[in-house]
Amino acid sequence: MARVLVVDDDPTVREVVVSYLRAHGHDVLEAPDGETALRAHREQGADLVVLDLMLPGADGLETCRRLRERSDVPVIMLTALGSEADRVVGLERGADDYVTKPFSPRELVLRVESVLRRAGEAEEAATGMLHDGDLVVDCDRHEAARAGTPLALTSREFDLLVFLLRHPGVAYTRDELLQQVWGWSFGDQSTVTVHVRRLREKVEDDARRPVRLVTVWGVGYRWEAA
Amino acid sequence: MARVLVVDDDPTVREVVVSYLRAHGHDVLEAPDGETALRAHREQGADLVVLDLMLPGADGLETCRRLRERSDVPVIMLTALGSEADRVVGLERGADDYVTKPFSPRELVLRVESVLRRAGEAEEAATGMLHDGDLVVDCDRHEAARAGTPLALTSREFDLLVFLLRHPGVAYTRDELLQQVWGWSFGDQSTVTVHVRRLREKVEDDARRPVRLVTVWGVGYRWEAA
DNA sequence: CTCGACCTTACGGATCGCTGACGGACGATC
DNA sequence: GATCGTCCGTCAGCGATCCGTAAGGTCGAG
Repeated sequence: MARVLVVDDDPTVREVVVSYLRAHGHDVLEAPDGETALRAHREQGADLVVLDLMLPGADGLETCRRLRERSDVPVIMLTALGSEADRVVGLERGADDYVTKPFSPRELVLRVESVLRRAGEAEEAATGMLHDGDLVVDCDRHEAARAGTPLALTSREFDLLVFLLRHPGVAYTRDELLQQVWGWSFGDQSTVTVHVRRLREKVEDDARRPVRLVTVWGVGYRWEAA
Repeated sequence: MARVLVVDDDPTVREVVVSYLRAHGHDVLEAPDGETALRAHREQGADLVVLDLMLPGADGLETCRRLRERSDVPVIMLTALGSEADRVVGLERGADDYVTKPFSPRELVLRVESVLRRAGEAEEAATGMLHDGDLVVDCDRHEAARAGTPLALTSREFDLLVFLLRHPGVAYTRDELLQQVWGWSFGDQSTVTVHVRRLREKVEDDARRPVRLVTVWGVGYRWEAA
């Protein structure tokens, strides 16, 4: 689902958190300290960072600051103390959420997913943009681009793409798409078929062998997130 | 059916509960105290924990809390007192159900199965997924996988599998399946036979000797939960 | 052993999705 | 107002896939 970087010097804590996040379908990176974390994020990227406040070398706050210099990746802080002061400091320094130790992994997973959801929505709301892999859709400008080069999408194609990008991984029947995108409660399903074909021509590398907008036989279509 | 961990310091109580649960087809682990229970759950895993409130060392509430740190396994509390206060405390601390001592083993078994059923439904509602052993079915994606590798199911096979997974352990006649899965009120029963065979080819290790989708002679078929 | 139930296999028809083409609608431009 | 271009929805043909049926073999119960 998303790539999460877990930074904690305690291997036990890391192990528990990592296994939990993996079980929930996330791609997880680990780091024992701030330096390693920064390098991992720079080299492999991360959609979210879970960061212990107390770290050997540069501490959590410093690491958070330096992470934010390079990217706007959301950060969840782990604080050993339940003190209000720490929370305030953490949030002021740019953490998106915080969890106090000892914490339940379940709660952490919930926070992670909540922050990811917020981040996705916030990004779309703030910039009016959706993206997936090398695909960028600007809802405000009503424009889409792939790997930097603009795509000449028609209005319908644009709407269809936006809807699919907002619901990645879910299979929709042609009737559902007709209803959700076209706003029709009945109609010719082949309308959808043809528009999917035309959209593929512009979005896929090889429209004959779709990778992102795949067909689910006997059902309909599904957007495959990169 | 499911793996249940029974935690009670009284060997007599354990023996009764364990034998009853075993008789109902469950796989049972035992532990006399909280520490042992935590270790057993960590090492062998459990689908449900039956936990005495009064335990030597860390008591039931503490053990429950620590169990929930590592996993979201459902918990049934055994409380010696019928007091409403204890019940409230237990439920607040995250127990999914409670049974007051003295209790009838039959009642406990009913509670266990009810909680397991609830847990399964809750998970499906939350994630849109069904699973059984190494089999995972994602209803949203309309995709199924076994041991991580996707299964190439046709639409009908998928529907059939989903229906069976939602009603594990229940034997259905071909006519019932024809009605429930195909939506027909009459039809050729051999249709079901053939689809069952094709599904077995993809779901069973050895389609000749089915283990999960077994035939009930003179009746029809039944899904055998892992 | 016998019979009925179940399994297995194969095949033709039906369904589904893809493709290319067409005409009408709409808007822009001149 | 006329012309042109673009976009849209429809349709028919085609290939691939899937589905249901039938026929023969196998297995289990009595």
